Amino acid sequence: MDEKVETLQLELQQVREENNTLRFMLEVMSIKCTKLESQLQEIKKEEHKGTSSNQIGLVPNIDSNKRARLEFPTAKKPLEVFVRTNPNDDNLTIKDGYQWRKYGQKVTKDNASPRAYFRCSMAPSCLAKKKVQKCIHDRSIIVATYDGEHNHGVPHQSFKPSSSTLNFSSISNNKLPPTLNDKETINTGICEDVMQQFGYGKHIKIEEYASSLIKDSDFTAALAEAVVQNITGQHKRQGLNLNLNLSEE
DNA sequence: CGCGTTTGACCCGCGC
DNA sequence: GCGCGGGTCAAACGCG
Repeated sequence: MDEKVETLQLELQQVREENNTLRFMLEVMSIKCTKLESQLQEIKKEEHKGTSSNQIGLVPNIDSNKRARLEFPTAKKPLEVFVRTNPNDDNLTIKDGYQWRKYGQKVTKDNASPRAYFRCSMAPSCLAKKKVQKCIHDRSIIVATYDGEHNHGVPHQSFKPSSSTLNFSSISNNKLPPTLNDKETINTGICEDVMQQFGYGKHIKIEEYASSLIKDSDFTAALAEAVVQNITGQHKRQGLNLNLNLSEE
């Protein structure tokens, strides 16, 4: 009997963890949806204006700042990562395994929160940079935009996978993703081939893992299905199986 | 003293 | 050409 209770408690714990994960993913998807809606409205506005000046490949930007050209990819899109944190915490540092040196901070027009600029501590040999700013929609989320790639591995061995990191080997063993606690990360899906970029390491951060998941259309479809199922209470166990399917990538 | 952070100044590209 | 705004520089500062 005790054993059964223990099993059920374990299962309940797993479902709770998954629920947290899905909830956060839903939150991020909601943000993306809002962004896309804004873009759609902009496009519609442009169409109404009858301006045929739009050239092929040019999409109206969500914010009409003058540096928008940087947002439009010529070759590679920047890797954008969301990190959940305490909304009252102004700390913009993200533990992603690499050492960064802050070289600037700016208050941007479209967001009251300051944007911090970091470059890899290995610079100038490493050209990796990142911009970190609190999300305009939700101050509990930090948006980190990675620019450039590291030409080296994770520099310090002291970096230990924590609740916000993920070991790929555990995923391939069909275990549940880790609980997302104080810092949770997920990608908006506009990243490049994260799997290729980071897959060489044995320990991969959940940020990077989530990045690879979100950009996968199969994953997003499965996620949507799982959310619906969770909400309607149907196929309760299939929600858990979602995690197993994710590892197929 | 060395290293990292802060912050005002400066640079540069774009739109008007 | 000018102004705006994002990105970068570098001197000053703080901390261990």
